[in-house]
Amino acid sequence: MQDKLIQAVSRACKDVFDVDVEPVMSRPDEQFGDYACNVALQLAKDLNKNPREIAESLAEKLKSSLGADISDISVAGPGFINITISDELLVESALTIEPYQHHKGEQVLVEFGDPNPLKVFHLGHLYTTIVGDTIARLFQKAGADVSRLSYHGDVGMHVAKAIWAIGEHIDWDLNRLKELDSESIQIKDEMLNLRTVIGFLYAQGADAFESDSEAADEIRAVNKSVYLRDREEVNKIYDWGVNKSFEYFDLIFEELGVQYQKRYLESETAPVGAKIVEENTGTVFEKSDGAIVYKGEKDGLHTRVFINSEGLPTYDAKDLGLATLKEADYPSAVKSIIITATEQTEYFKVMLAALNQIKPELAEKTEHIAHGFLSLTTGKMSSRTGNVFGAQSLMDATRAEVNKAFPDSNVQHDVYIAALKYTFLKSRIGGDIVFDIQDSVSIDGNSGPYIQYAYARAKSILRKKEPASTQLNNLEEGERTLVRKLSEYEEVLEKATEERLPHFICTYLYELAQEFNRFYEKNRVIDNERESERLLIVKAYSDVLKDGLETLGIPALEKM
RNA sequence: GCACCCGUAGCUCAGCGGAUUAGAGCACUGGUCUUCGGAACCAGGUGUCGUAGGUUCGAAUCCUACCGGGUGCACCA
Repeated sequence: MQDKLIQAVSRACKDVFDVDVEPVMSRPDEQFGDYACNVALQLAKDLNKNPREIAESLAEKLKSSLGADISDISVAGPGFINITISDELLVESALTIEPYQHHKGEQVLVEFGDPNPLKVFHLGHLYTTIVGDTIARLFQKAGADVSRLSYHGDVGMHVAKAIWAIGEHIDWDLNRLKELDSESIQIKDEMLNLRTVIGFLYAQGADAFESDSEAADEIRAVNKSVYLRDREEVNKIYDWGVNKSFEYFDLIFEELGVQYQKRYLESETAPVGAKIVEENTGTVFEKSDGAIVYKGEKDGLHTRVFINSEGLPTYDAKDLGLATLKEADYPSAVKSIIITATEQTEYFKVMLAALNQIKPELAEKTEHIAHGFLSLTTGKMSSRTGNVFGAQSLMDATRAEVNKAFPDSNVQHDVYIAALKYTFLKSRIGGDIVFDIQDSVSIDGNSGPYIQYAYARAKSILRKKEPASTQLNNLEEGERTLVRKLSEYEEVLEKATEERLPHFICTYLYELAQEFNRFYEKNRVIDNERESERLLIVKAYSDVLKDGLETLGIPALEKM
């Protein structure tokens, strides 16, 4: 509908004033109509005319070109063209969800999550995972062929620290490695489960590296052995640890309903990246203090090391390798989106600037999205296990809170997913967010469970009675307000996808539920002379809620 | 020091070039209702939109400076 109006306005501008413009159509306050357009204000200066006069002429033109599709068109304020579309058209766009399909057939890569083996899956990874999966869902919804990718640092000092700590814990006796496989493990005075033990051991290794120079030397030796694979104990522990880590990550991803298509490892991107840097040293990259760097200052950025003075590729070079591998695996991808926390924003600019010199078409389609940091309001999370910043404790705490509030074990998991994801998704991506577990689970206010409840309630009405016809005519005032809101859904999807901002969907669903509650309070649905019409509206309402929730990766519950 | 992000009601946030009174939720107060799932609805009110300039017919929204907070700036990822 919106596209149709935009085209009509654009044509009117061309016909009346012979100008080419891309008009912006917005949804104004209901009192003004269904759509509002401000082209007249934009055009006023160029045409050197009074904006109201321009608006009047355009309105006159639109009145005839749009004909029966509109029921009212008027000029208001400084020169807005307010359009009220016909009830028939409004009903049509509200009753059928025609998803935004502007990315049909496009191959899109979305990389997110990226936890490192032998390290904690922390809150940032959780945030990235939820946002990334939702961006992926948006593109899928828009018709794209989406591949979800992850990327993991499987070599490096962090790995060595954890291996060393594991080795110490079992006295480097490989027969004792299986101790760590059991459900819960006694480490010092802590009982830990599989999901927290790795983070704990990493923290121990990291502490030792800082405080104990002897241990630090051993850890460096372990690091070297990881690369060379020249020490059996190290190999065994490494293999065990990496596998265990991925088992653990997979558990989390499964719990969140995230399915990856491919996993990339730094050990495989490193040689590819190193080669690219070598080939372009002297042109794109230059030597400096024994390292090979990219001088970002020429792009208004900063200098970064791509190959360090020991000849090893840094993260930067590895990322060039990653981009190359993705290109090889998905040659027809038109977009490669990477989601990380905001701390990497400047880094990505430099990496992409370098890539732009080497493979401009690849840099062109790569897009970095950064989300802010997460802080917590609750003091209830475990701080004893070296896992304060772990995602697991937040997930466990949220689940516990859900189980308290929702005794029905059939819905607990789905409500927990709703509470968790919605809290991350409801705020605009970019800024920092505060996670309040009570609020996230609460049924009052803008929460995932609230939207789920709204859906369940609508379904219960439809369980009593199905709409008898498919006709929805002569809208009453209250009905029209709700139908009008329903008709906005497709535009919201489009906006969320194009701006990569899923929170628009949350805000919309919440407003829609509020609008419905207001309607429902005043208007009887069943046993009313407009029963059939109103049931149709309830049906459309429940369809939009379900579609919206699923786009966010949240299950819609028939009952709860 | 330089760069990027953020600063909106007591709290959490939306609004990101428009419409006389800047919006939600939470919290607080009162009311409706013998509820089609009341986990509802209605009413009550607080904001120098960080500060100061500028651009514009019009600014919370764009630009500049400053203040405050966060993050990043060479061999970590």
